[in-house]
Parts: sequence; C-alpha cells; structure tokens
Amino acid sequence: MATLGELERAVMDQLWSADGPVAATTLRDGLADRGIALTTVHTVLTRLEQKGFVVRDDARPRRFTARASREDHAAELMHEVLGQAADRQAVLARFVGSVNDDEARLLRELLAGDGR
Amino acid sequence: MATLGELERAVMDQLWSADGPVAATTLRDGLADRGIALTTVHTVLTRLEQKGFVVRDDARPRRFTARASREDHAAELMHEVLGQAADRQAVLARFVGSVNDDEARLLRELLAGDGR
DNA sequence: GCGTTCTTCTACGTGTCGTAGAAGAGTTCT
DNA sequence: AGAACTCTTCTACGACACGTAGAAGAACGC
Repeated sequence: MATLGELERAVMDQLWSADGPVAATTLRDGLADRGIALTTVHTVLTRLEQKGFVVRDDARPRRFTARASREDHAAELMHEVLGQAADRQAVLARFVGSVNDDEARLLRELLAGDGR
Repeated sequence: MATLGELERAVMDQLWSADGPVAATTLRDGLADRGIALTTVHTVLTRLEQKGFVVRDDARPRRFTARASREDHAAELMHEVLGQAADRQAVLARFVGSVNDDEARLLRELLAGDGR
C-alpha cells in the first residue's frame, strides 16, 4: 500500500479540491501557510507521479491532476485493507458493528439498491 | 495512522495467529526463514509496544500479546480511512459499489440484524 | 534578445525500520 | 553458592522515504 507523507497528502488535498488540472505555482500558493518553495512542490509532484497518484500534462506551464478522486482513493484504501485480511467476513462484521447510525442507514440503502 | 514495516507485520502475523501470549524465542523460530537474531525480534517488539500494537507481560521469559485481533485491526484501519474523508457517504458508496457479491450479501445480513 | 518563469537535477537532514552486538539481569543445574 | 546458560535492554548503524531547496538549463513573453 503506497503511503503518503504530510506534504504529499497536503498536495493531494489541493488537487482533489480543484476541479481541473492545477499548475505548480497554484499549489504552492495554496500551501502558502507552509512557506514552501516552488521546487519543493515540484519534487513532491514528481514523487506523487511515480507513485501513480498524479498525472502531469504536457502543456507548458505543466498542470497536474489527481488520478483518482479523493473518495475513490479512500474506497480503494478500504478495499486494500479488507483484501489483506484472511477472514474478510470477520473484518466486515467488525466494521459494520462500529459504524454510526447514519452510516448504517446509508449502507442499507446502498445495498438495497443493487439487486445482487 | 501508525504504519507497520515488513518485519513488524510478520511479527504481528505471528502474534495474531497464536492463541495466547508468545515468547520472543518462539517468534524468532516462526520467522526462521528470515534467519533473524533474537535481539532483532526484541527490538521490533519494543517498537510495536511503543506503537500500541503489542503488550508484554512481566513473566520472566517475557511473553507478548497483540492488543487487537487481526480483524479488529483491519476494521479499525478501515474506519480510520473512512474517518479521514470529508464526504464519508461518497466513500461508502464507492466502497459498496466495488465489493463482490458474497461480501454484499454478508453486509446486507449484518445490517439487517441490528435494528438501527 | 533579454529578462522572467518553469522544470529538472542533485543533494542534504531527519525519521523510521531492519538489523544486530555488547553488556547486564535473571534462571537453571549441579 | 557458583557456573553456565538464556533473556532483556541499550546502543548503533545502514538503507530508504520524505521534506526541503539551490543550481542550472529550458521555455516563454515582450
């Protein structure tokens, strides 16, 4: 399971919040609170690209896009965790046992919908 | 989210598979394929203890126990992932959308059971 | 063409993890 | 008790991931 560092996650958050490709300078500005150099942003973006989280286009001020949406990413992570377990049923049972009421309701609806 | 290294995970697997407290020597033997030194096992156990994954008793050849079961651990991880997402509903929707039929059936049963 | 901006390359400090030796503490056997 | 053995703790080191950014070259706008 490829993991994300602090800054890497902050950059992904920016990309996930954006509704389209984003330039490095924009990302740096969004991370202004950290006072981060533009080259640092580029380094992180390159690493995120190598990890398969980000794609860069070939336009000239390069623009970066998250491969999967924030939600897809989270759902994928959940599947990875579940998939690594030998006894998935037990894991699901414990998982369901500790979701809150709203989530339980939602899950029921989601499952009722598809006729599987 | 505290993460586990390769060896740390292997040790946890041993502890999870055991049905009671386990001595360091036993763990080393279970990891015989790696040809690991006993002190290495101890180091890892100490780190796992610091991370809160393991408890050691005060019997003299110390014995180590996993804090949570393998399944609890996985379910906790799933919750952590879910909890970090802003839009949990969307994550759950994608998660449910990609479970296989057996798992969907199981989830329905689990959710039907409790009257929430 | 020239200054400005962007990109890439390279590098370093810190923290985590795998790895284990050395030395001390405890246990066992005679 | 004393010797021999085993277990525990302390300390340390190399590798790798990540945050960080400067230097230098490439591309762009005027």
